[in-house]
Amino acid sequence: MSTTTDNLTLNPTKTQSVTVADVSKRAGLSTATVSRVLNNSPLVRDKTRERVLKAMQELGYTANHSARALARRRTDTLGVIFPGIDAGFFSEVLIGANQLAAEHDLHLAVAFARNRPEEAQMVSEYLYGGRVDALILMHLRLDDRFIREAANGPTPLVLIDRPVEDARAVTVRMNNTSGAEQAMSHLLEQGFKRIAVIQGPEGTFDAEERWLGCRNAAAKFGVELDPGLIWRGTFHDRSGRELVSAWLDAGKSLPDAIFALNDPMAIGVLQALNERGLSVPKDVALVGFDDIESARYLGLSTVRSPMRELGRSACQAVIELLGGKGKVPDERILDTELVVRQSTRALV
Amino acid sequence: MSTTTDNLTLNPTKTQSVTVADVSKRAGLSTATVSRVLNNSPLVRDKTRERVLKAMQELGYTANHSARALARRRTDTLGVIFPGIDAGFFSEVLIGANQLAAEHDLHLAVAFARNRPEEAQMVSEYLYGGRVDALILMHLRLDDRFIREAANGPTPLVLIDRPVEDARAVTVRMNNTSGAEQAMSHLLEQGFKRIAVIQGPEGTFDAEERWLGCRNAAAKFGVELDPGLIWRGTFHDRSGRELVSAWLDAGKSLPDAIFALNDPMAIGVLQALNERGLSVPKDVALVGFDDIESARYLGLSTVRSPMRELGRSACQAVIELLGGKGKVPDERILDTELVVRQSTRALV
DNA sequence: ATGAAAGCGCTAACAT
DNA sequence: ATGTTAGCGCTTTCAT
Repeated sequence: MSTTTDNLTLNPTKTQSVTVADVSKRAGLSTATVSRVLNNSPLVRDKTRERVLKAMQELGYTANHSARALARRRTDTLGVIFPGIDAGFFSEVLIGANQLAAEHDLHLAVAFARNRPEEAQMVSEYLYGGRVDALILMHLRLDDRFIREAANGPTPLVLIDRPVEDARAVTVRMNNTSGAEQAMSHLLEQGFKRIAVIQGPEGTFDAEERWLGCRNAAAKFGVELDPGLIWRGTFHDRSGRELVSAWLDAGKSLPDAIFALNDPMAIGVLQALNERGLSVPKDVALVGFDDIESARYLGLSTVRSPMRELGRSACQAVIELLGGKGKVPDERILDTELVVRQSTRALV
Repeated sequence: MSTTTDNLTLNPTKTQSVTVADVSKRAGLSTATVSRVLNNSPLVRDKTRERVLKAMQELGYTANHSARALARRRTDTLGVIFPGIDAGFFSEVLIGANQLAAEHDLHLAVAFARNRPEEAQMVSEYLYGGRVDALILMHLRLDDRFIREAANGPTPLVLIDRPVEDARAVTVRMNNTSGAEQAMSHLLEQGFKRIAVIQGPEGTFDAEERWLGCRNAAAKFGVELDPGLIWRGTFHDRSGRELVSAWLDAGKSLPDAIFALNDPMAIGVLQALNERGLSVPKDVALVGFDDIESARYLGLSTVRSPMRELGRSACQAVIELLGGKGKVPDERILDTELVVRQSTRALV
């Protein structure tokens, strides 16, 4: 066994084991040359490069990230900050962002904020602390004024969610409106007349956009939405369940179809129906929005939110910004996709 | 408008706007004092502290992360590396880790590796590059030799998954065996005799542990598992579906109950049954493992994997290691929890 | 093509 | 309680 102590943390010489200086000594060259090799500079003879690489190999050298970042003034790291949201959502965005980031040798610093002040604080720290080269921000609850200010800092900012007027930031979002329109049109095309809509919480950007899409579709088909069938939900499964339960308990008859503006609420509806021995699409057709994993398992027709693409696209924007390749479009709107499953399939 | 260019990336003076030097000048003090304030040193007069804080405020100072990290030899950042796994899993672990990390002012650097070499490469970079103070690693497909070596580096390592013999690393994992035993016992207690088990892929640590739990339960109840009812699955929903479909297509009769060693396979079973107009628990009882979100929606009885706690616990271990509070237990095994839903509930 | 040396922004002895 | 100064490990002019 070695003579070092058992406690992993007790490291008397806390200084990094192998440095450029060590490598340069070993190779009989200067630190500048070593650095050049590290950075793939073309100004090193092949022979010299070999010597350096060999020395690195032998000493087990790995460059110190902080030192490089300090000297180069870049971290090769992207910040990604999420509000405290559904795992199902952020994880997909993260996967997407990471795909592209990895291809460009960028690392991801991820943070979740649980409340607004904490979120604002994190954003500031990331933007001004030189911790990251750019920040991808999902800013559900940060106000526009703050965002505008943040966007004026030294660090490029990419927003995922809603656009902020006059902010020097790129926005990546999805077309909620056309997505809802797709779903609604799908129902109308199938010949459903009495269609109920379970809205999202009032004042939420996505919810409002989706609701607009519903009205657009209705207008396009020249139908009138029954105000009694416009229900206010919360985006949680409970609300879908409770709305339908209450409706049925009141002895009212089911509509032909229900469009819940997100999947959890649609699943809530499904549960309420199941409890009463009712089924989909026999007793009522059902569409959700987002295409969360469970939607597939449950055969729920829905509109796929391009979450992974949102992450990719945000990362793509960052890369372009950092590359400084001239103008970067300041808004990218990704399309949704209608996914038809059993819950709206005409019966045989 | 300002006179600066529109391109966010063109910043001629790329050097950080406000530094400790600026603050110290503004406050009429030395950089050392400013640094002390930054680090909450008790050796500053309140009055002085005020002055420094005021100067920082006025100048809009934010400490540079890389510079601090370089000087202090710590990053206040934890690395978390996942193999390319299910979003449902890593997101929960991440949430758990983040909860604790945030409480201790630690940041998270997250990386996903898509193949083994990439993963090993990342691990090395994180461990030796001084990018993080400690690394939480889910090492599904890294071999033991590599892990042992990695654990001997300068950076504390916490493993999530399976233990590695003789590695100087803390392992956090869950009790797959007792979890499967719980599920199996539950079925046996309900009086089910012919019980089928859908195993996971051969040689996978979790799968093997869970299978052991099945046998333990059988032994405890003094029953013999029918070898014809031990099916080999892949941990994907398709395999559950196909196994049951094939079974039924072959004209064989359903067992009393089916225990799929993870939820996706159980859901696959559910789909195969639904397609044939069979239902749960009427025609067969069903239990899964993991308690993914869909399990709740589908009323699937299952064993809850403590994923979030896994993240928390790993982070807890890291914090203890970094704190250097003496011995840190080198293994933490978290308990699972049986969740009984409709799929095994006796019918009325 | 390679080397010497001056930083990058902050911290931590060591002085006072 | 505050200041001076020498690093932390790497990059980058500027020489040669």
